[in-house]
Amino acid sequence: MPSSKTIARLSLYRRVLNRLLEQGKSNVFSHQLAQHVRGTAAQVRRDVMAIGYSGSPTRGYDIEQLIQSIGSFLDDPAGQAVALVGIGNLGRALLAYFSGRRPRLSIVAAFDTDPAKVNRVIQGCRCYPTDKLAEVCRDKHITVGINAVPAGAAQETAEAMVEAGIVGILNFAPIPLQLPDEIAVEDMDMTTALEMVAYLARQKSRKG
Amino acid sequence: MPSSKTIARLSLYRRVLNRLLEQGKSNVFSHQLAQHVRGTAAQVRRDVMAIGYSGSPTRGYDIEQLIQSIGSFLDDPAGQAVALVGIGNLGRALLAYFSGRRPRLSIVAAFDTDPAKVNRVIQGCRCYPTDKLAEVCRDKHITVGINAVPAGAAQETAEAMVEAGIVGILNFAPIPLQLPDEIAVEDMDMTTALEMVAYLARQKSRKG
DNA sequence: TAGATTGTTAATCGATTAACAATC
DNA sequence: TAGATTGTTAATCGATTAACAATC
Repeated sequence: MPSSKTIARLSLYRRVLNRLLEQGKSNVFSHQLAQHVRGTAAQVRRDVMAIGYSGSPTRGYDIEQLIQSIGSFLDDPAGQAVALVGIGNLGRALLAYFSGRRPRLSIVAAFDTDPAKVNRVIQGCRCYPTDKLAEVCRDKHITVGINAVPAGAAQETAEAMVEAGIVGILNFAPIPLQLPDEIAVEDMDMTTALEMVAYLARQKSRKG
Repeated sequence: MPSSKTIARLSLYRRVLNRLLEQGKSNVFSHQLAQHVRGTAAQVRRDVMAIGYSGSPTRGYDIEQLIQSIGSFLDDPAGQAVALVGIGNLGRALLAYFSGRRPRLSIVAAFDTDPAKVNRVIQGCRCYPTDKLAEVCRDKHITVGINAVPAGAAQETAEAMVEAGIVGILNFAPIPLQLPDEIAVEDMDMTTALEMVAYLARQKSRKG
C-alpha cells in the first residue's frame, strides 16, 4: 500500500515514459527519469520497487515494461467511468482533456443545470440535466466524479454525487467539501496554487 | 521561513475565515478552523504561530485580525500582476477566477497566438498577441505567469515567460517544465489528480 | 475558580539521505 | 574485468503527535 504521493508520482512517470517511448527510447535510468520529473533518482527507484518492478544495473528500466507495470498497478482492469458536473469554461476544458482519450479512465457523461447546455454532445460526451445524475451514474456504472460547478453550488453538488454512488471526487471548488470519510476527495485548488506561486516568486526575486 | 505547505494552508485558511466572517462570526477556535480545512487543530495552531499571530485561550483567534495577519504575510504590499498565456476554455475559466477579483493578485493581461482572440477584452482583461509578451510584462511590471497553452507549446511558452522577466509560473501543462531553478513553478496536474482520485476511490470501495 | 484552549516542549513516527553490497 | 547502476540497509532529518504548563 504505497502512499498517495507515490501514486501521484507513478502517474507522472507514466506520462513521461510514454513521451520517451514516442521519442524512440526503449530504456531509461533512474536519474534520467528523475530529471524529467524534478525528483531524485533514489525516489524513482523506491517508487518503482514499490510496484514490484525491477530494473537492470546496466540498462536501467525497460520503458515499455515499466509503463505496463504502472498501468497494472494504477488502472482498474475493468475501467472506471467518470462523470463531469458543471459545463462552464472549466468543464469544457476538462472534457477536452478527459473525454474518450484514455480507455480505462474517461468522462462518459456531463451534467449541468442550465437547460441550454443539456442534451448536446461536447467533445464526444453526452450532456444531461443534473437531476438525472443518480440515474445516469447507475446505468453507466460511474464511480468517479469531477466537480466543476460554481463555488456556491459545490457542496450540494458533491452531496448529490455521493448520493448517486460516486466514491471519488476531483474537486475544483475553492473551499473544501464536507463529505463522509468513505469518499476520496482530491482538491484542485487554483487560488491556493496561484497565491503560493506568487509568494514563492517574491521570495526568489528577493534572493536573486 | 515557513514551508511551502504552510503557505498553501494559510491561503486556504484565509478563504475559510472570510466565509466565516460573512456568516457573522468574529472569532474561531483552532479545532473549528481545522474541521473546515480537513486538518488538525495542532496544525492550525502551528501555522498561525508561524506568522506571529497569537490567539486567546478563551476566545481562540480573532477572525478579522487573523485574516489581516495572513494577508500581511502572503500578499505583496505593492501587489503582484499576473499574465495568462493561452486563452482556450481553461484560460477563460482562469480569467473568470482571477481577473480583477483580488486587488493584490490579479490577471492584468492575457496572451494567445490566435489572431482571432487578441485585441479583445475578456472578463475585463485585455488580450494581446503572445509575441508582445516581453513588452507588456515590462510595461505592466508582471512577475507571475499562468501557463494554460496546449501541451505541445508549454515548454517554449514557459521559456518565453522567463525571458519576459516572469519569476513564478503556475503550470497547467501535463508534463513538468524544464526551467532554471531561480523560477518558482507550481504544477496543476489535472491528469495526475484524476488518476489518483480514481485509484483511491477503488481502494475505498474495496474496503467498504 | 473551573474549564477549555493556547503556546511550548519532549517523544514518536515517517520519509529522505547516505553508505554499501549485488548485478549486468 | 571494470564501471555504472540497482536494490538494500543504516543514519539522518523533518514533521507530526502527545504531554504539559500558561492563560483568559
